[in-house]
Amino acid sequence: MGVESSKTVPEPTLRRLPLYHRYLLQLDKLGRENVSCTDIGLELKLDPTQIRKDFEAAGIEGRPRVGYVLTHLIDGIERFLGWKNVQETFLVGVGSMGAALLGYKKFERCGLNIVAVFDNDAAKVGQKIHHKEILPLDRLVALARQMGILIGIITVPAPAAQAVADLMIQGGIRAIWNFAPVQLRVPESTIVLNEDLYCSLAFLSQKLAGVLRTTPSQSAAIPRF
Amino acid sequence: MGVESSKTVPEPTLRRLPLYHRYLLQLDKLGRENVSCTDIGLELKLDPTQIRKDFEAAGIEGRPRVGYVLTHLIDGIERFLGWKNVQETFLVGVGSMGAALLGYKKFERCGLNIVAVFDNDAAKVGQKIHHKEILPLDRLVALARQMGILIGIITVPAPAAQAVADLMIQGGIRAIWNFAPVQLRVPESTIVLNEDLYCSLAFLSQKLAGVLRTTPSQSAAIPRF
DNA sequence: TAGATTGTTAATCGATTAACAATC
DNA sequence: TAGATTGTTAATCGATTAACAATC
Repeated sequence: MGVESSKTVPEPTLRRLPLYHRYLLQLDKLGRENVSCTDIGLELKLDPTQIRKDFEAAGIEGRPRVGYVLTHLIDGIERFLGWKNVQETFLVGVGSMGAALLGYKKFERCGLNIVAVFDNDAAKVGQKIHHKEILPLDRLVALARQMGILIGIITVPAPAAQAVADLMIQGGIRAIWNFAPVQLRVPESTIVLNEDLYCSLAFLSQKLAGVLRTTPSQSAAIPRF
Repeated sequence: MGVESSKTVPEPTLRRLPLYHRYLLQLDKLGRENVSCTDIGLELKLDPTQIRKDFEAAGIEGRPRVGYVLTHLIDGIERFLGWKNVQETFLVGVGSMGAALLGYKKFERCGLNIVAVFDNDAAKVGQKIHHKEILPLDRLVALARQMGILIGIITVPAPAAQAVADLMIQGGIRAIWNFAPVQLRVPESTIVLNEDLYCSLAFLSQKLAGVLRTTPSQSAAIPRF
């Protein structure tokens, strides 16, 4: 234990840990007690060594021959990802994307608790969504400071996103999860995570083009598995 | 020109191209005619050399001293990403996430046209959303085959996702954009792109923890820019 | 011409994969 | 003990960055 090493963890590792976590929860439900990297790798189609390295990066130890204790592993991932201490979060923009995120019940297990939602549409303000009252945008800064909010979620249309980000930063928010397809301008000390669906789409369509090139129009013979 | 080289393009490149595309459209609107990698790099905080390599991978050429012709560049990216020929797509699951995606008007410019939406909730079937009639799930396979659909979007709750994926594959769909937090089992020839918000969240929370460690509680002094 | 910018090759960096020793 | 599995070091691979030549 002792002081956490300040070495930064590779982003791919961070993105794989929740995948393991999900699978481990499944195993846990089935009553399994131990699990090896080989097992996990088979299920998630990943290299066992890579998985072992990921666990090592998260500071989780196993035992040769036995593998990892399931509860220990689940616990370790949650602790490492900071999912143990729930962060209170503001969400701005109650469109359909905002509503979708509010519906993700499991966010709370992952350390994210949306405690207030904002919109600047007068028609929406005052209404309730998922048991949360929609507040006017001009209350964001004061409330964020008062409550010490550190994470903000932006689900407004693109043209409004920068203004919202500015308010969040004024309110002391340090990490922004941005669903609007725009490049936000923020101070260096602020983290922005862009959830840019257009970028994902590019990936998908290009990959599809590649696959079709190698195994074209399969209208007759459909692959079975 | 000639036959496209079959060398696969790095995923990071594919994910950056839409970023360039978006910025270039902005410049185009302002009446700019040429642009250099230096300009783009400054705006998007990326290395100019990297941008040049990305353009090269997309088969786009510039001219020393001048830079790239804006329209040529925009056109080249769209062509390379396959955004020129629109793919007809099915979406399954008309919850709030499904509704959110249906609202992304700009998908069409990116080669994605959602031509039919499905749900197995009898209460939803027959209703309209974004001018599209919601069809019962059991019509998916036949329709997909009939229309030669290649891309499917899954926005159903996690427990229903695998069954939907199976139907899509039966219907001849080759690429699945999966918004349900589950690991889908598909044949090798099928592409799956997981839009896993829990994985993103892990990244965000860990990064936040890192930043707070180096520059802690800034409740008084808020960074300005 | 001089200088900015592309094009291209080489160097660096980081992540993945392989190899193998340690261990229960 | 033998064998599976972790732990750890080395090799490989791929992407980023740097260097520099070509060119308009």
